[in-house]
Amino acid sequence: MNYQKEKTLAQSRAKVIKALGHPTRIFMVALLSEKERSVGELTEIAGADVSTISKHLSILTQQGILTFRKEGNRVLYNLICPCIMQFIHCIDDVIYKDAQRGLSCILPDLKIPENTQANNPSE
Amino acid sequence: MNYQKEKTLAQSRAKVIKALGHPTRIFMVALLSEKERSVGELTEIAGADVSTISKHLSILTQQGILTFRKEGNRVLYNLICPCIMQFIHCIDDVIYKDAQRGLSCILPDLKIPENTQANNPSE
DNA sequence: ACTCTATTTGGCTAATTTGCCAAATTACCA
DNA sequence: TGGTAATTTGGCAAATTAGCCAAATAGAGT
Repeated sequence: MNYQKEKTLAQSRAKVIKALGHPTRIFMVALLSEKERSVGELTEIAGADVSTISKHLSILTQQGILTFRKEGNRVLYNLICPCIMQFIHCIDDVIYKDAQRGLSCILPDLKIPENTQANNPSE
Repeated sequence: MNYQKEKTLAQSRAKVIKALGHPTRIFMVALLSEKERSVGELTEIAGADVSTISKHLSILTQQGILTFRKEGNRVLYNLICPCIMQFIHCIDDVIYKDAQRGLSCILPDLKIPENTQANNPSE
């Protein structure tokens, strides 16, 4: 593994991931995975100021996650890369596995691999 | 689609994604996808203060992305969910598609779907 | 108990990110 | 040309995050 190259890659990757790492933004990505929507629709569903939504959309677009097209008055946004949903499922998997570990504290019989409970190495 | 439920999900998802959305953190995840490593090793490769690395690792662990085990003096970190690499490939796909669009400005003949060039709806 | 190495924690400042308001822009229509 | 709806931009205050130093903690060996 070429550390230097991997480090550079990490810079680019982090930018894209960071764009997705906001509740409202990942929510809108999920909404757009269903179908194209206008800023207005997204604003109403997400429930925030239009200007805020617009800025979120611009961040996602800058990172190559969304596209838009104009139709009359309105701007319609679209998901570019369908693999994003696969991405989301991977995240859900992490959340699910984490919940399992959480549960196992209450129901220890489920038996989970050791040292996977918490985050504090001291103890 | 149940917006309310999806909105709640978005909260959880964003936490995990945010944890991954930092150059050093996603770099370490890539490193750990190869093999288990100690804080010291990661610190040397990543090139930052140990305390900084330790905090990054704790963030990733809190979000259920990493585990650790202790061996003597050292703490060895591990990737929990192998699907994270799949996740990274998805991001790389976004980056790749974006680069293609960038190129196409220079080499317009490549022919790309319309309205996918930039991020500024005005114009 | 003392020392050495590895790692985590506290604390503090600097940098970045959010979200809202007000103002500007764009497209359409009368 | 004026008006209206949709969207973006500027700008600012509040909140969050990052990264470094110093100090604390943990494990092994002497």
